[in-house]
Amino acid sequence: MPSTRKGHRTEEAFLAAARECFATLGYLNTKIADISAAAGRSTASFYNYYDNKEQILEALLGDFATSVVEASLTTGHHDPYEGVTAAVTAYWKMYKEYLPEMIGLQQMALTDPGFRQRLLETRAAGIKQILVGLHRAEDLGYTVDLPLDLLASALTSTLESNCSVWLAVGGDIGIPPPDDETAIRVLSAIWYRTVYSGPPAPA
Amino acid sequence: MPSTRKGHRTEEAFLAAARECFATLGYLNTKIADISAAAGRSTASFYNYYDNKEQILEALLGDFATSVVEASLTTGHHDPYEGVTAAVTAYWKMYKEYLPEMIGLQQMALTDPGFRQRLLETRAAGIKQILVGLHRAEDLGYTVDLPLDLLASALTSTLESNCSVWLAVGGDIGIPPPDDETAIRVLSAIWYRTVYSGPPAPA
Amino acid sequence: MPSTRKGHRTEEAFLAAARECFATLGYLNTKIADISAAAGRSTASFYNYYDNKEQILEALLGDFATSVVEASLTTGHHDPYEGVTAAVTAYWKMYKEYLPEMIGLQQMALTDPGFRQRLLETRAAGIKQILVGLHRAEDLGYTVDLPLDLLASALTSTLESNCSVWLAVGGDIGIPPPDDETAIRVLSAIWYRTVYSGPPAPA
Amino acid sequence: MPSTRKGHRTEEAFLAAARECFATLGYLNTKIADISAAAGRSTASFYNYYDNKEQILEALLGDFATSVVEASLTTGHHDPYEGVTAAVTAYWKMYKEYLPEMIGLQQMALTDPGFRQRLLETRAAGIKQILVGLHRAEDLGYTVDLPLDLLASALTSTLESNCSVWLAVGGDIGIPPPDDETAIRVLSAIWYRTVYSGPPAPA
DNA sequence: CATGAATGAGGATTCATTCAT
DNA sequence: CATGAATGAATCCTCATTCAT
Repeated sequence: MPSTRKGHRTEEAFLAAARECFATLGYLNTKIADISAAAGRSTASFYNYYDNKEQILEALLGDFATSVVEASLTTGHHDPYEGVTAAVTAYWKMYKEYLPEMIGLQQMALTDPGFRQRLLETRAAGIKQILVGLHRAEDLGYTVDLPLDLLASALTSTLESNCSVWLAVGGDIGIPPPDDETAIRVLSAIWYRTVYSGPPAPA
Repeated sequence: MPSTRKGHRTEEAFLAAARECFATLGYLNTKIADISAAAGRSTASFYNYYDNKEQILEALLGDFATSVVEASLTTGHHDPYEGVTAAVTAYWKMYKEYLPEMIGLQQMALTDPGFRQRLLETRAAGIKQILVGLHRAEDLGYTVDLPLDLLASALTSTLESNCSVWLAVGGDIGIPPPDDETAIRVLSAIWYRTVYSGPPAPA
Repeated sequence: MPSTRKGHRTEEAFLAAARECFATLGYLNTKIADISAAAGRSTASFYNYYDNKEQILEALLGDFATSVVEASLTTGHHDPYEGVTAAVTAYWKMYKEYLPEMIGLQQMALTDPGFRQRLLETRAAGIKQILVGLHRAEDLGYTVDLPLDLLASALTSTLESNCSVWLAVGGDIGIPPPDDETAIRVLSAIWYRTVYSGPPAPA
Repeated sequence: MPSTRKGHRTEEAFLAAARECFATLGYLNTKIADISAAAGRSTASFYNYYDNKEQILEALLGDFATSVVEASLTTGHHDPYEGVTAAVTAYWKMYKEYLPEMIGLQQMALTDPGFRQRLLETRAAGIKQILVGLHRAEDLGYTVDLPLDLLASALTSTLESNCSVWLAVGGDIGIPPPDDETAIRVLSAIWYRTVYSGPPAPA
């Protein structure tokens, strides 16, 4: 929409401000006035760029959510453990980078059916991708011995919730927040062991 | 607080109405007016019993959260798999029973620091309990080969998030919602396999 | 909606205040705050009774407009001149009594399609009623020699516009505002002479 | 004001756009943004030519209103009926041509005292002119038998309101909108019969 | 001249909470 | 105890108008 450099800078300022506010205050707590203040503009200016708070969240989300989640969980590794680790690493980094968007999406989903749908689609993309991996594991001879779709759903939730808890700012979470490597190691282990140590080992 | 029988009945009505609203509308979406309407009383009456929406959530939570979570994850089984399954079963049932409280707690935590604290404490209770189990596993000779506290945190999140996704009402979650038994089986498997199939099998 | 005496008094106060504001400030110029102030209540209180400004106008209009206009133009006189005078008198009095409603309706019609429709219906009621009189005149042998429906429309507008100009408060209208009797005499003459002195006098 | 050719063209564009908007949206509903968009310019450009919406209405009205109305109602016919018809015809055509200005003037008068004054002056010009005709009629021996100033006022309102209702765009007005000739015939008849068929016919 | 961008000022509405009966 | 009514305190959003380029 903005055609001049000035307008572009303002738009960027609003986007950055929104990310900052969503991350620190949470999406639901954030008021238009907060974003505008953080962007150093008037609230009226906000409305030159977005119709309302949802819209700026949409703009932040773009079509990223689904595609990015999907991409992050797609790997071409042959070795199962490496494949899992690569996927978890990608997901973790993605989540870290898009933290404000994820927070916004999750919180907005609580209130707005449209965003709930969107969150579910994002999750569905993750589930689908993980499911591919599960099928491949079975094709390789591993016996998962669990309903694959449910397991995929569970692993998606596991990733999402742990990223959320460990990466979200603020508040003592009972343990010291892990560094990236350790977090990835733990999540990878959960995924890997669950899938690849089913009862009968592969021939 | 209420001394008369009538007062007692009204209080019950408010509590039941609040649970219902939290479960169907979500905590954040629920207005005092919604609760009062569901209770068949006036909003003014609400204030004879509670100071605000947080208070009725507190009343619902009581001191349950921490203790109940703790209790649900405490088992005396000798067999590892049975122990895990028993814990998951208890947690799942607890979550199902206290769904409105859990929803309220989670949503309120997004907005209010006090409740965030509370949620963290609840989680901490879960983590602590799971940690006990992890130590016992190591004592039995199983090699978990992961930072136990982080793993406990991760397993707690896994339980919580999956219960939330699979039990929360409304919305296509991409897969058919599982029955209790299957859900418990999947979650137990994740837990069990992660902990009890670490690299070197126990002697 | 209000069940107590107090509530009833407040509602009356709002209605009276709205009429006053519409008549003095005009409907479009009137803010919710004006009405509330005139009623001696808070603006928030306004919303306990009406959803918005349109609604209180609706409440004032009730279903009066159409029916009242219709009634006012319905007479049972045999003598043509007396019939016309009676109708004009009734219309004039009606207009005088419901001045704020008429002002509101006319002004709102400029802005809102729904109210435009409503105004047109009100006019249509007037037209229909006058048309009855015109047909009766022709039945009696008077030769109107004009398209009756158009004439009815024209007479309706004539009544409406003159009532509006002569009764609406404020502003020098170029001539001293007429007293009721004279106004009625002039309007009756226009109507009567137009209809009953068509070219060929009745046999 | 504009000195360059470009500026001149822009001004014309704004005037044309304003007329169009006033006629279709009504004056009150029209935003500066609407006019600018219709003119294919920016809203900022609007302010190079006019201070506000009132000013462009003033520019459109010029000093036309009063003089044009006056002119339209001035005729030199000897025959009474022809004189009346000529006046009505001129008024009708004038109204049709200046419809947007008339709409603007009427609507603005609802909100702004200055324009109310202006509208009254325009009307006064009409009244004055009609009054001349009424006096001439009496001089010719016709007995009007009504207060002439009031009658002049009433006839002015009649012309104005019927032009407004029949010419204004949009909306079912209950009858099919008349063609020019018929409309003029009806309005002429009202005027003529009211004035020239007073009780005692002229000697 | 033209215009993208910025904003002050204002008005509508909502809702938790208080009060009088 | 119960409740109809009342309201302060936000917050969203609009739009005319100004300014910098």
